[in-house]
Amino acid sequence: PPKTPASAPPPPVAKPAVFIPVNRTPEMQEERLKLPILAEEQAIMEAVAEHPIVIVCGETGSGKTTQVPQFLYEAGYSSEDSIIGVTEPRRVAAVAMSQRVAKEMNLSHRVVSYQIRYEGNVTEETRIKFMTDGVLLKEIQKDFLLLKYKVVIIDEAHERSVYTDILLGLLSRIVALRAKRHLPLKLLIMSATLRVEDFTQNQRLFTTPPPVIKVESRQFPVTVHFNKRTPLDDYSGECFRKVCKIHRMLPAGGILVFLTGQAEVHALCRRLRKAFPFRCSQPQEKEEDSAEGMRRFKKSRTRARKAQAMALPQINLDNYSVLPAGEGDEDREAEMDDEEEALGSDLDLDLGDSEANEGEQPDASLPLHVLPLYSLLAPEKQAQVFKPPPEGTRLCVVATNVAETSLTIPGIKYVVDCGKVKKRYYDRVTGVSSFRVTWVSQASADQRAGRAGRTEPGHCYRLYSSAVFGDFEQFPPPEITRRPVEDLILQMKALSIEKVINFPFPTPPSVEALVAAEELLVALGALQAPPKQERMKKLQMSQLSCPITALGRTMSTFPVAPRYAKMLALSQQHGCLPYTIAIVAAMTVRELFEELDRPAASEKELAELKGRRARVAQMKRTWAGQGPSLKLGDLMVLLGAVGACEYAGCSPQFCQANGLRYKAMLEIRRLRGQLTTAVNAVCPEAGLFLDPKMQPPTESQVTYLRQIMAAGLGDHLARRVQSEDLLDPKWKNAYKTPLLDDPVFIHPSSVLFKELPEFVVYQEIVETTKMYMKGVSTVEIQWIPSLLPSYCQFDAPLEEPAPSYCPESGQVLCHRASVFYRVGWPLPAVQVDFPEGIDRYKYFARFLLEGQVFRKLASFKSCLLSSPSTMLKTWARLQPRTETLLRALVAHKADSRDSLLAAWKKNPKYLLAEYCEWLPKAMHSDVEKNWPPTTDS
DNA sequence: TGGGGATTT
Repeated sequence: PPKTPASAPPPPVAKPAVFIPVNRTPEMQEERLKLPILAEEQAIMEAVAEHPIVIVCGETGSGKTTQVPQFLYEAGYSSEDSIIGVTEPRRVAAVAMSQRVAKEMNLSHRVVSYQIRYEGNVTEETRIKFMTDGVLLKEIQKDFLLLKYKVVIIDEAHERSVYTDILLGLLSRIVALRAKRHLPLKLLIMSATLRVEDFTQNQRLFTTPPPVIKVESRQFPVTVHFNKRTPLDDYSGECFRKVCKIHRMLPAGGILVFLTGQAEVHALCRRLRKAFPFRCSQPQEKEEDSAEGMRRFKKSRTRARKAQAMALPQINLDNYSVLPAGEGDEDREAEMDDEEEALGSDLDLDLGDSEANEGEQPDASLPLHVLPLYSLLAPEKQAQVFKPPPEGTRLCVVATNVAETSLTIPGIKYVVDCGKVKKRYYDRVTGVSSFRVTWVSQASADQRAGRAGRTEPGHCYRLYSSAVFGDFEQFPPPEITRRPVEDLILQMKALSIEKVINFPFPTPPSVEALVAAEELLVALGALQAPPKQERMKKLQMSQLSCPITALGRTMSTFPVAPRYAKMLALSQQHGCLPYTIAIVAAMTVRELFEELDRPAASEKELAELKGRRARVAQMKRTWAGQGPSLKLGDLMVLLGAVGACEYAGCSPQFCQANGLRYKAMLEIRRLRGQLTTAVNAVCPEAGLFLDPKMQPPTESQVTYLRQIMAAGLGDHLARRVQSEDLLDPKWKNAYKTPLLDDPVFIHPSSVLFKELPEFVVYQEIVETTKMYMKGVSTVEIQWIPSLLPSYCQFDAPLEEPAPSYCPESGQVLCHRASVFYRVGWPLPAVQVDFPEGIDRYKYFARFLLEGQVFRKLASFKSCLLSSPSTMLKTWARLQPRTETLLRALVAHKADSRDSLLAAWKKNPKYLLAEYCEWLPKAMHSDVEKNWPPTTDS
């Protein structure tokens, strides 16, 4: 571009010349005009034209997800060979948004398309592509510069999913690289909150902070009411009382309750149904009920108005503004809330605070349509919440966190927020996970409140005081700081990002997490081990920069956790692949079995549940089998379940009968398909296909599978405590692991619970009342040193059995005893490669002289001036030919057949003189003629 | 002898 004088105004920004017309329907046009973001179109497009990276902030309801891609399309940011990419953190959102935008633009899904893990409708004509963030990350592996995109939009960046974070780090570099190539890429980051400092104030991520454009949202106002006091632990009971009051006293409008888990949700549903029964089986009465319901609603509204009139503000004689902050402060805020309620809200929730049990009396005149909602709930039951409630009833959805971001329920006017959330925690050192209920963040609480204002002004009742709210974290910590990162690190290494610590993470994971990831990947053989002297402690010093290995590259193409990817990489033998694929798919999809442990509402339901539980337990035993097959443990159950379910055509009936989650089984089926394709891609000769009638593995295959599982789960090995440790009763039936001081146990749901094998590997440890291993499989002690050498510390090579030469590998072998790392479990001696060092050269020299390495040399053996075994004698130095030969081998690092062949390739005369020293002069010319002795005969 | 929320390649 031509240079402009410094004083002149900046040159006109190159804008796309084309404006692509869009043929929207008049109705659509009208709908669009209501969206506040339309007022910002110019500002956004100017910012995009002038800056490579732009941040757009707007809450839900601003229309940014649907409109910004359209702005870009109309401005010509897509063309024949380049498209607009939009990432979403969830599959449903990617699909739904593509459909929505296609409809708004009156374009076919061939033009506005989506791509998610298992499916997509992208075509040659695609101009706008919605996808999950993980899909775009995988695409970067194939095309680092993302050349087919002219714009990438990262939506919901505030949610800080791990893939979003990695994408932002990568895109900051890709944008720079594309600029250098004069193929500029625009990056738009869309966030629902103004929490963007992690993006704007992060010099390493974006050297110049990108501009932030704020967009108003079209939300209805939500009045927030805090509790005066915060219940100590019974927030479920508090929810119940609040819902009762809302239902009795406030006008029509759906209620959404936030709780923390399945059991709580079901318990509250039962209690509410009992309090406000709804007889749907009697349609005639239902009519009456509904009429009666309406009457009661009206009556309750009048009652509320009266209550409001009586609760006009009163001077509080205890309220002195000189009171120090603290208790008094909280009360003052609560009173302000009271005033607000009295003035602005038609409910005085303090009425009847003392009558805690008033709601327990069934009140059939006020039917409440109570529905549970959580992620693992069957989709058809989830769908109930989207339907309008039966006439004359009020909808009340009791939900977990799914309702905060993933699912939006229509018609909600009241939100009841317990303020808690259940989260998974990982111990950074041991990897043990646990689930804990904690306070939410202020951002989450606000997001929950916002759910009341989607269709009309609403109310949010927070069951905690404003002071407690003030102590909440402002935002939830990004996911990448809360979980192990070995999968992400492997992906990054596959992108040739070696010094992971220098990667511009928006928020970096802890150094411990990075080190743990790198250590695991090294142990799995996915990364090259750092030089020995730098091992372990200095790993951190070497800046976490282990490069990826060929195995690691293969593993990175398998879309599963690295431990499981290792299993797949190992399974191309003995026909194990189809089985490993099934097991890995089942381990990857969480919660195979339906939760049947809930208390029953009736005798009939209790009997049914009992029956189903017994049936599932029986099936688990059947799938695990007896004898050798049982030793594969819970992983055999997974294999049996997948095999049996697929054999039955994966029907909902089969799943229902056997306590399997239909949705989980479908996901496993699709994942098996994807893994089969992935394995065929790196190993076409496998000729793998999905066999719906897969036969059970043979006895020997089960044994191989156990070894494959152990090789992938090597860092998850546990050993039954020895009898001498049993003095302390807390160690009864317990296992010891290398990283934990405390006992761990086989989970009671495991088929190996009563077997108590000496060595097991486990899928994970979850801490509840105890530390429990889940997904357990047995291991034979003699497998450990050969399958998991990186976790064993080996003793010196044994003299008996003596070291030997392996004609297949061309390596020196020996037997070595070992102990397992950190716990020092003694392991039996097994045959392994002779360790590097001078002794390996000595043995190799001996086998070379004996003619074991190259048969041509065998003919000279009888003429040797010293016995080959001299190489190993302590007095070998007394014979100079041993030293000469040894030095020559060491000089060229020739301690195996292959390394010797390599040396001869460079210099065919190599080792000739040194070898001749071992033979009488008369034979030297004969040797010379046959040198190097690499051909047989 | 048992307690698990929400995502994704």
